[in-house]
Amino acid sequence: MSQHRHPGAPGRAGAVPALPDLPEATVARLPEYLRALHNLADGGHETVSSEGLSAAAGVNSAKLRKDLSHLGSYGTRGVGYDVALLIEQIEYVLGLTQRRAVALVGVGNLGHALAGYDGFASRGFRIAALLDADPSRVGEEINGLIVRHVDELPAIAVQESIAIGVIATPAAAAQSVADQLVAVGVTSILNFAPCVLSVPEGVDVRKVDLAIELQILSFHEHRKASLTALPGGLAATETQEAIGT
Amino acid sequence: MSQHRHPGAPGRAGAVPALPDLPEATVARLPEYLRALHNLADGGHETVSSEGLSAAAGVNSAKLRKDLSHLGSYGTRGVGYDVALLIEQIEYVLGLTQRRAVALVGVGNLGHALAGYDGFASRGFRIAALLDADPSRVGEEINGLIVRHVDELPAIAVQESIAIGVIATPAAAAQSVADQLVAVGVTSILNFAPCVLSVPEGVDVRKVDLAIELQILSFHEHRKASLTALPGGLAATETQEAIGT
DNA sequence: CGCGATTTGTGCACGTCTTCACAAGCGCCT
DNA sequence: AGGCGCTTGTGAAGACGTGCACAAATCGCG
Repeated sequence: MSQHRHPGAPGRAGAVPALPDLPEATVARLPEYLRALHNLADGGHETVSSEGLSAAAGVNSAKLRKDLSHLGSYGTRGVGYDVALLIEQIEYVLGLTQRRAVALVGVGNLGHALAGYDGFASRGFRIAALLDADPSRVGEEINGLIVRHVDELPAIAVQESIAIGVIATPAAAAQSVADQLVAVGVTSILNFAPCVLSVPEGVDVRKVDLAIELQILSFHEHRKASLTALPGGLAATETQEAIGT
Repeated sequence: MSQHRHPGAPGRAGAVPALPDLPEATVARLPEYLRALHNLADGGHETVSSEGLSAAAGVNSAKLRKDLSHLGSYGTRGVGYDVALLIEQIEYVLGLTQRRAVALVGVGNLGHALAGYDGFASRGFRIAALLDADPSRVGEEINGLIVRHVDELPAIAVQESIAIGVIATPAAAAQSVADQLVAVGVTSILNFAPCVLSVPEGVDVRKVDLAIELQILSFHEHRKASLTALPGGLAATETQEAIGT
């Protein structure tokens, strides 16, 4: 026994998978593992130890093992993890076996950059629509896509079966856009506008605020400065940290 | 007694403040509170209750009170918080009383957008330099700044007293850029490149990876889909969450 | 076949974060 | 002055996340 069976082994499209419900902290790290694994695969590695992979992903190796153990038992003691198999499993759990369609609303400064960002396409997403409320922006072509008016969202959502909405509008417009996205059935939103969105239960919102990241760094700068000024002497003790969950 | 004295009341530029060392989770939320407070101030509010502010910031009110209590006691029981005073305090703690100079390295797609993003200027930061390694990009003017070659970093760092480095290069170049930033004394780095940076102790790195955010949303989409397919019936239970600590 | 080297998977203890619930404090009204 | 309603600040409990340390499992070699 002990072939790798798993509740949701990929390939079985019909069966309902019963995804293990992972800790949020683990979910937030899986994409990082995935990226590291792709790098290893490109480098020709067939297996990798938890030590090796954790170094490549910038985390503690015990944490990595515990994270992976939540997915099932895909390692071999004494050997390590099969890179290809692990990629397959993580992509399955993250729901990346189907390429999800993304609608990007707001084609200003940031929207332009996002529309042209190839990291989306290369990691399982397809920007299916660019929308803006400003008529003077409608019709513009960015990276092979034509900007359409946000009022066309209902038609586009059905046609392209939009799974995720990205809001890159000014803060004042964000709530209204979110409402429109929710109205057409979008249940996942990535919000770049610096404001709090209120959405019904069942809708996931993640927020990215670039200025907030700088302000957090500013705090640590401030603290480091106040420490070096103190008798203690040497600076000290900060280490790398990433955006957590 | 009980005038609001505080170890590091703003205005006292000379004295060493002895910043309270706040929990990381609290630090990550302070900028959000600050944004909400500015909105309230613009709206003419002079005071706000923890209930009101927490709603505006999208958090639990008890959490908000505990966060603020770490800064000192700046509320009045039965009344609430003085908006202006609290803004002053949070800005002081975050080190925003001095406008920090930011160097942005990598003026590609994303770099362009960041260079033009006015949220930085409006929230206490000054983009002091745009750098790129590609000679064909050097000389270009973006938003009033000229792109200079990354080799000029040492001179610029001194001249502009750069406090924070932002890396918006391809992943392959990021580590090298980070090394250069560290070499000229930068101790805070915001990294948009999808890779792990290794930096000496004492240097803070925060990472923002746009594709990772989408992948996390994708997981929740996948899970929601697998739940609705199960006997249980109704979708359910997801609520808004933000990028955590 | 057995043994040792290696690496996974996990029990456990610890620390951090969250949330509830309430005493303490403040202002207003009578 | 006294009492009442409101809101802060915080103790305590529970949930969550982390990291150590080790048993269990596997491979390769003699």
